Amino acid sequence: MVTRVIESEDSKDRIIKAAVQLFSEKGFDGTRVSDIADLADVNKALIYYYFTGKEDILDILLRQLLNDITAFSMDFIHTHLISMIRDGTLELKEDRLTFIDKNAVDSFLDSMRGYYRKAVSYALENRQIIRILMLESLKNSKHQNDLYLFLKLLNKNDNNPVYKTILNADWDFNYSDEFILYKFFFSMMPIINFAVYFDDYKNHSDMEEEDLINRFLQSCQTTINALVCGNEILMRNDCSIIESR
Amino acid sequence: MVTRVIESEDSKDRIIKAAVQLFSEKGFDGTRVSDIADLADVNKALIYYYFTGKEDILDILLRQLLNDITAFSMDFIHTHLISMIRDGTLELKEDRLTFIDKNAVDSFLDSMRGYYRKAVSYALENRQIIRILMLESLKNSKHQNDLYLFLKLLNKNDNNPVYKTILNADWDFNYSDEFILYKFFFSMMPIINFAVYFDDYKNHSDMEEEDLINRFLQSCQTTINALVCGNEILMRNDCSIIESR
Amino acid sequence: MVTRVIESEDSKDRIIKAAVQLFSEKGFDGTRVSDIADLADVNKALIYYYFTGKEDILDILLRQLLNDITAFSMDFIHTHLISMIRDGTLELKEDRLTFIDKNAVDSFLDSMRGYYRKAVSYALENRQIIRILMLESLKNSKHQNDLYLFLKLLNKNDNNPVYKTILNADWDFNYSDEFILYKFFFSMMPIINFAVYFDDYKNHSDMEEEDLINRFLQSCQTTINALVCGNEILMRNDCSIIESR
Amino acid sequence: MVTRVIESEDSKDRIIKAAVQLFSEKGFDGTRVSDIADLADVNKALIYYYFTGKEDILDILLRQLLNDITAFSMDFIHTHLISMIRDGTLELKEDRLTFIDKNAVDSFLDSMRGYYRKAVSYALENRQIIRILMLESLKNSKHQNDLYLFLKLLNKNDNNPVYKTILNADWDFNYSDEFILYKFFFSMMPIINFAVYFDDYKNHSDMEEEDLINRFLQSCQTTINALVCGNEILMRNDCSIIESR
DNA sequence: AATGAATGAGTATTCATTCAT
DNA sequence: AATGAATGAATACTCATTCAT
Repeated sequence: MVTRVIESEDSKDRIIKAAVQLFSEKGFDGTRVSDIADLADVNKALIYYYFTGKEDILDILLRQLLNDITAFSMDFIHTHLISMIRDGTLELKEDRLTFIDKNAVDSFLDSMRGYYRKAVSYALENRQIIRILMLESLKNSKHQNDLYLFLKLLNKNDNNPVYKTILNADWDFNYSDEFILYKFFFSMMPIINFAVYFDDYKNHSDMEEEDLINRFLQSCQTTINALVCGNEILMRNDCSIIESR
Repeated sequence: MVTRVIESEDSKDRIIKAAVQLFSEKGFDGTRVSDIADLADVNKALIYYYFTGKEDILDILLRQLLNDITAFSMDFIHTHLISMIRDGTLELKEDRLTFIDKNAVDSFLDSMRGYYRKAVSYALENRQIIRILMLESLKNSKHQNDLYLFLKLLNKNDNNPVYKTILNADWDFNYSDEFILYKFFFSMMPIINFAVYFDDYKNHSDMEEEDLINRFLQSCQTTINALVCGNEILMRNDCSIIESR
Repeated sequence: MVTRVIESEDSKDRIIKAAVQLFSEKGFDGTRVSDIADLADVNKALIYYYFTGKEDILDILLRQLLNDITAFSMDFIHTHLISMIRDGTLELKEDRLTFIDKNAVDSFLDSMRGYYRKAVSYALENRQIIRILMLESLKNSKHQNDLYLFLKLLNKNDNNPVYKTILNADWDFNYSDEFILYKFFFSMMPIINFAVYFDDYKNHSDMEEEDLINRFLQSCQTTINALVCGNEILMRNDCSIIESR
Repeated sequence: MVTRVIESEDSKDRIIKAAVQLFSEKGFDGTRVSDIADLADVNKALIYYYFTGKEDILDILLRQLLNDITAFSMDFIHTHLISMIRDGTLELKEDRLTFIDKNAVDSFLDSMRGYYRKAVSYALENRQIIRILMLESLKNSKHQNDLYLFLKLLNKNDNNPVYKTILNADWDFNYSDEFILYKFFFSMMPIINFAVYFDDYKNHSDMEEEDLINRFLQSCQTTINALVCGNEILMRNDCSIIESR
């Protein structure tokens, strides 16, 4: 049923898989085309038959990743936010999400947990490509800004599919700078860091894979909870409010 | 004799500065020795007079950074934790820090704020080398594990100066796995991410440098506060407890 | 069966035409087989179905050109020289052509004019292949000596069809070294140069195509006239004689 | 006295000499950089130390040749034409050079002979580079138009040093299209052809080097003489005039 | 301390040619 | 007759490193 087609993979796929593995292990600059050919078990020249060059492979890999992530985000928006807004159980205010009651908050937090679990799971499955993305985003390369796709998904810009989706749901909510920054450095980047350092971290701690993931998800939850206040979720992390708890 | 210090840096310093800049911009593999020579305005062969090779420069840079960070951590332990323990205002329990009263908590949180400010400031000043550290830690290189220095500083190991310091203060506290993981992904890595992506993030947002730093520090605070419960700080992020608030 | 000739050239012809164009534009070494395939709009492998390799195409092209030129020369010999000899209006002496009278000279010069016109016209039509011939003749290649076909046509050698033709007409005339050299560098090569540089020269001057050709033919005439002396044509360019005019 | 410095040539010179030889033998495209390195007996990488690439060597070679030729032409203009104009023995008319008497013509023709001898001698000495120039001028390369330097030297253009020299001598003579064409295809190109095909032609004929050169010069003379008419040299080859002789 | 020259081992890419279908 | 895939041998060019001075 789920018969895996390991043997019958064609050369092009083997090249891509080899490139992903090597770029993620040695970096783009540290990977030689002949390494890719060797690992993919193809003739070096064949790589140039399918791709215009080493960089072309990188571009294709990252483009695919960014497309996947965009689709993933879109799906979350649709499945969770938009539907609750339509239900009337969630209302968007200037600087917070206000839920109709405690039940709605719990339901939302539950769905967030599910979303985080899926996101972490996706990130782990694609940790090699994400590692490549991170490596490239740290250099002055053409892919330097690819990591900021996540920020761009929050932009009010017609080229942004997420924004257009939200527009159609009549959402005129404004992300505050603080919220975006918090989201970026304490929600999105931790997941990315978790994915790219997963294997290393596992080796350094003595935790089981399962445990490690669960504890990480628990920590994620902590950072969300930090913003919950009654049946509202603050879209800005204001110390005074939180400290007053 | 001691003259000729101010007028202009000597060649060796210029080489190091050039290497830091280029490694952080293009990565170690992406940087050519001749690039360094050009930027430092020295003859390429002179680099081999001062260093045994390209990798030697990298090693020296990272060793220095790691030493600085270790010293920085030691200082924090001494200045804050150890002294409060000696005062008797702080007691270490199995899974939490218990303070003598609310005042002591506030005082500790205050000193934490100061520490974070200093840490962020240090990270920003050294963001180029930290970027290099991060780049190398993402590859299968000899420096792959340098990032885990932070974890090693929590190890019960005689080679660990922090641990020895704590031992001398008779501290038999046990960091829980959860606490370490939370610290790593939601406290240390955000600071590192903030430093390495600082310039890019500033460009992508429209925030002023000052604002950006303050907002980031505020967010850091939020993640600490998430662990405060009465006059205790939980060394494990337990949802049940926190949600019960 | 014989149908499908007009509708569109078949692949083989397209390959040859593409090769002629590309070899003449970029040289043999500068042309890639895939360039030919692309221009001919055929699959690269098909070229190896029709030809044994890249060089095979070149050989075929040049062989065809050399055959054409040989035939062209033969035709001239027959139509002009041999017939006049048989008429008795032309006699071949040791170092000159002696005509029976001024009329015969004029008639010969006229036919020469026609011959030049035809030669120039042929050269222009085939300027791409001639350019290839010239390019190859300038290199140490197997075709290096193909250009000297023209000289070989003057050799006393049984493999030389022109010589055999002349033999049959009982012509024991001896071309002088001077005459051959003059012919080669001031009659044949100018035509070849004119053909291969035609397009470029046209661009550099502002002359119309028609004008350019006529002026060139006029110049050819001048070099022939330089050898006419009374009703004789000297087969050696002797300054003393000519200056005495 | 004329001690040759074969041994002590430095690497850069050896590279250039090797490149000249190989480009002229195999063409630019047909020459491998490693061939040059082998012939020059230097390490391949050293070629890239002195030159930016294979093409750079070609550019430098051709630039040098074109500069030499320009200087050569300038010298001729100065030494022969300008001086005769100044002493009143030569007058430039619309379409002809008019000399003061037969003596002046002979003197000019003499100096022309000397000039031709020098030109042929220069061309032979530099026949390798000229061959390269010719090869490149036959391709659609950046040097395609370098051969037309000769035409450009006749242009009325301030960038043209020859023209400026002539201007200073108050010469407002107009070259006719016919004259330029005749000069190009029957004076300049024959010399170039003679140079590039010299070795091959010598092999194909059985002439001695000395003889070959003298006969060629004699032929050159013939083409000049074809334009002499009394004590005038026609700057256009008009059949009617010449035939009437 | 400094440098111009030199080099061995790579490194991405190309290209004529072949193969299986 | 035609083609997509595949390959070995090159080929221009690079780069860390060394050497002689």
